[in-house]
Amino acid sequence: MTVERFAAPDAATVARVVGDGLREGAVVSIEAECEVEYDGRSGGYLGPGDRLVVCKPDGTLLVHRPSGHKPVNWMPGGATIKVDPGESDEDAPLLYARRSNPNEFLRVYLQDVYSVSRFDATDAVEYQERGTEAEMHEYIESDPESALEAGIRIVEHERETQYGYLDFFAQDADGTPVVVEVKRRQATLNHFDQLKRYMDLYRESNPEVRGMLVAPSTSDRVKRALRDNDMEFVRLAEFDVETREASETTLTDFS
Amino acid sequence: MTVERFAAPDAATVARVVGDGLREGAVVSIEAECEVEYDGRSGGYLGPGDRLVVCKPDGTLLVHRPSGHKPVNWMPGGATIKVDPGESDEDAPLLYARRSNPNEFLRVYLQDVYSVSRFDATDAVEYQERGTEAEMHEYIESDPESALEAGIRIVEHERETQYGYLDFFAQDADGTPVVVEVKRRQATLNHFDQLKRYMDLYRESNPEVRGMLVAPSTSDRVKRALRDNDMEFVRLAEFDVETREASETTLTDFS
DNA sequence: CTCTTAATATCGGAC
DNA sequence: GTCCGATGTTAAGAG
Repeated sequence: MTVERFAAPDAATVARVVGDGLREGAVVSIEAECEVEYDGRSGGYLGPGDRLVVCKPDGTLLVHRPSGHKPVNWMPGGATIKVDPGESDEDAPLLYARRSNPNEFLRVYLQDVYSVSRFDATDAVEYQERGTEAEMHEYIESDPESALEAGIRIVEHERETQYGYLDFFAQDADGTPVVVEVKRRQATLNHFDQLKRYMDLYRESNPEVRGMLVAPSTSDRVKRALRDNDMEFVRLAEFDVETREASETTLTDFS
Repeated sequence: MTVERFAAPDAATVARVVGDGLREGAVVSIEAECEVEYDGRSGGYLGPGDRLVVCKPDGTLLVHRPSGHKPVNWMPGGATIKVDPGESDEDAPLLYARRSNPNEFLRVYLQDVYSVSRFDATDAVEYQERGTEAEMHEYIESDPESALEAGIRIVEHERETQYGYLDFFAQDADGTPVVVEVKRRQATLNHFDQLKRYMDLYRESNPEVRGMLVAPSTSDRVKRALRDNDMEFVRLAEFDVETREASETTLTDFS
């Protein structure tokens, strides 16, 4: 690892540090007054102001304002980043990122560069994640009777239908088919829609088929929509974030 | 504007620069070897490695690896960021971000800080965006006959129904009601679902009601779903990104 | 390549 | 505060 930092660099230095850095696999951060232009799926213009610009060797370009989680403008990984120092030292260096599919570009005019930093970062470990929907699927599959209802049996996981993929195809104690859609967070109207799409398909041939939306919680509107369409909401309290967490965070609290 | 940078700072300096900086409205960037722990809506652990950590005064915390558009871990704006220098200079300073609703936290153990930078950024201008769905709505509303079909008339925009908001409620040349759902990008199965949700509602009382999904393009599966449900796809080629852009980017190209 | 779905989605607007 | 829908969503996984 090394970090090399250049304060108030001229255009040629900016171009060199960014160009060499990205080519050699470093992350380059720039603190600068800049102007940004974007065109592609949408389009936009951001007038002059102070921003943090991050360039990654995979082609990622991020322009961050002093507030907000999301960059105001960006280019996802896979883009080509070029830097043009301009014709004279008076010119603002230009960062230009481009990609195809979709065809779009981003231009960052670096009008006043306060600082450029080259970070030769080594980061090889894998991120370990807990609490995905896949985990919830495993939980249901391992013990469907306690997760969903007595007597239920999973017939198929991720079944492909004419209209998309459903999470579980099951059978209840009476042998009636059950379509199960699982959400790890509060289920929304769109999730109800998704389940209904599969239901409409199966009900054509068998009006008895049941539909279950499984989630830690949902809104009243969704519950009514389910009821009106003879479908069911199954609450999986074990996966409710608010409930689950309160206890854990108390133990590990910090002040 | 000012940028102040500290190379290889000790724990006390890290704590001071981050604490003072955030309190006084600056953006603080840290290049460091660190370890990250997250728990909340999901949970995760990221072992030691070199990352760029960005702290914003609104409570945003971002941990960026050397590749990828999205931060590997983060806390959205509104969180409280604290920094603990540890008990001795040997200890790793700890960045701790927390928020409620949902209740979650992020811990960044800064095991080896290569550089800390405080950026007192001034950024007041507004971002100007083009090509939003709202623009597409205006386009349709201003001339529904050329956008959708001859004789059609918009009755209501953003009508609230029992199951949500629909984009346009219209009437065709014969006076038949038309439910219109607009997407500025390629329409997906979920968008079909959304339209169908409204359709089901209106068809109960009037089986003649028509449904239109308006978008620059869509997949065959969506087209079939629409056909099977007696709904229509209206292609708005004017908003097709791939088509529109080819010409523009040629003019403004850069190499 | 496209299509389909998940995501710690985030964000903003309406109520 | 909750709910609802747009987003330049991005990213992963299957075909």
